[in-house]
Amino acid sequence: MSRTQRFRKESRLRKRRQFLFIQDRGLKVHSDLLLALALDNRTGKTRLGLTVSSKVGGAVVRNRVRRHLREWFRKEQAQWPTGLDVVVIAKVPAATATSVALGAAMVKLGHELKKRRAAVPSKAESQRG
RNA sequence: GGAGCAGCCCGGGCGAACGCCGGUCACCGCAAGACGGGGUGGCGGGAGGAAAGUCCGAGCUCCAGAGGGCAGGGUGCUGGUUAACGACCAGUCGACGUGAGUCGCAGGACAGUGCAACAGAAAGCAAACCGCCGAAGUCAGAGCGUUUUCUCUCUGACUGGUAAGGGUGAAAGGGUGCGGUAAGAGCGCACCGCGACCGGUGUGAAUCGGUUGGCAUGGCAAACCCCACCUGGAGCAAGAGCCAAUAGGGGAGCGUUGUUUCUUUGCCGAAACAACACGGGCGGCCCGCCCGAUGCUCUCGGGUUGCUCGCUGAUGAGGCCCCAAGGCAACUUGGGCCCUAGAUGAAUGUUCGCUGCUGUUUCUGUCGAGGCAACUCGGCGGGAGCUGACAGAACUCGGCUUACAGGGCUGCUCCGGCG
RNA sequence: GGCCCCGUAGCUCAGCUGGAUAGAGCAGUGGUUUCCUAAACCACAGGUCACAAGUUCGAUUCUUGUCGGGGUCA
Repeated sequence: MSRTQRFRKESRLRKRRQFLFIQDRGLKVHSDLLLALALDNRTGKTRLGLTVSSKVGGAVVRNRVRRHLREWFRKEQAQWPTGLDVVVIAKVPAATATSVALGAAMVKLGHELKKRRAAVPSKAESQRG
């Protein structure tokens, strides 16, 4: 049970190259608060990377947004399709959003990703092309 | 009771579950390039007073450093504290406040250069626009005396005297009063201000008293500058290791002349010295010094963008501020106790229970007042809901500055009331 | 995280160092010209010189502090 609610280093994106690669090739999905870019990593596991730039706010605001998003992903990642590398970028209105609103935005992104799962480019194809 | 000043402190508390980061111990176990990496469990740890701004100062690291000079930068009342400082403490002076107190980039304008629009006569050296004066001089006219010259009186013009008053300006060469004078003026006097000298006190900045000058030397140094003191450059993305490696590609430069020596039949060649020039180094510049042919220098490109250490410490300019001593104090010395985050797309979160305080909304009990009543207002109490600032470590310290809901403690000042 | 630079009209910039008129080009508005438009010409409007405090008689300029924007690092 505890296995499904963890969020450790292995399920995060940790290198600048990974972020740039996904932002360059990935499928874009928008919500009013967030922007997601997804890429098939062909491992069957979902990995998440968060980007909250200084445009969103100061360090306190950015930490709060990032922690709310991480917390939602830790508990509710079963609502998302598996096998994707996803970069979630916070938009400026996310600064004043509640954790409930941020969770709803993540759910919406999950629905959208499921609907367009087949259209998500895979890492190998992208590298080839 | 009201208004205020200064200093210090807090920045909700307890518990549970699920997570995250790193530490340590035990077990499992991957890789075999490396000082590489993983899983499970136990134990204990995990943001601030400003962690912020990056404005100063240091530790630490690398680069540079024969020496000298210049430039540049910083500080700027005095004495002290400190590892150091532009910080802090104590004082002096000035400004503000009834006061407790607060604030002050607070040296030098007889070293020099400069600046001041407009207005104004004049803006730094004295000068005189309107005025004021008729003492002195010249000329003209009138009058009296007189033969005339001349003298006297009056009027006007010019030369002249003056800076009290007017006016301009941010600023016009001490201020007020009295005397004085043709009118005036430190021209004289009194008081105040200013300067110089002497003496007392103080380590000193200064201050007090006396004598004296007779006002000269206006303002701006956050204008250049002068004086005194301080000052190499860069920054943990510093820097070191794993690391093998002097990997390796293109281009440019490494000169000329003379003398001597060696070799030689001689040329050639090599070395040394000197002169002139060139390039490079001395991380601002100059002098000066050093270097320049199987290696070195400069320049343009290319590859890598990983991991470990630095890195958080039983040792430190450490913390607590619990004692003692010295000091007005900052602080110092000795003793006691404690060891307190360490990430790197970057950890400190989410949910729940109980509870303290503040503000607010609502329900309700009781008491009092008003009202015929419905009800309204106020005091005391209970329940429920909402609310609670500024802000997130990034090598580490000492300061400063800026932001901040609300609350607490101590000392002091002024005003009012009562005794 | 460290270091450095810049904020002037709607836009791009002068003027700042060395203090006293806030300017240029484009854009805007009105007019002239044309059958109409463009171009050209003339005129006009538009500024808290990022903000605050200080020095000064006087600050876009000098000093200090805030706020915003940008660049760079092996």
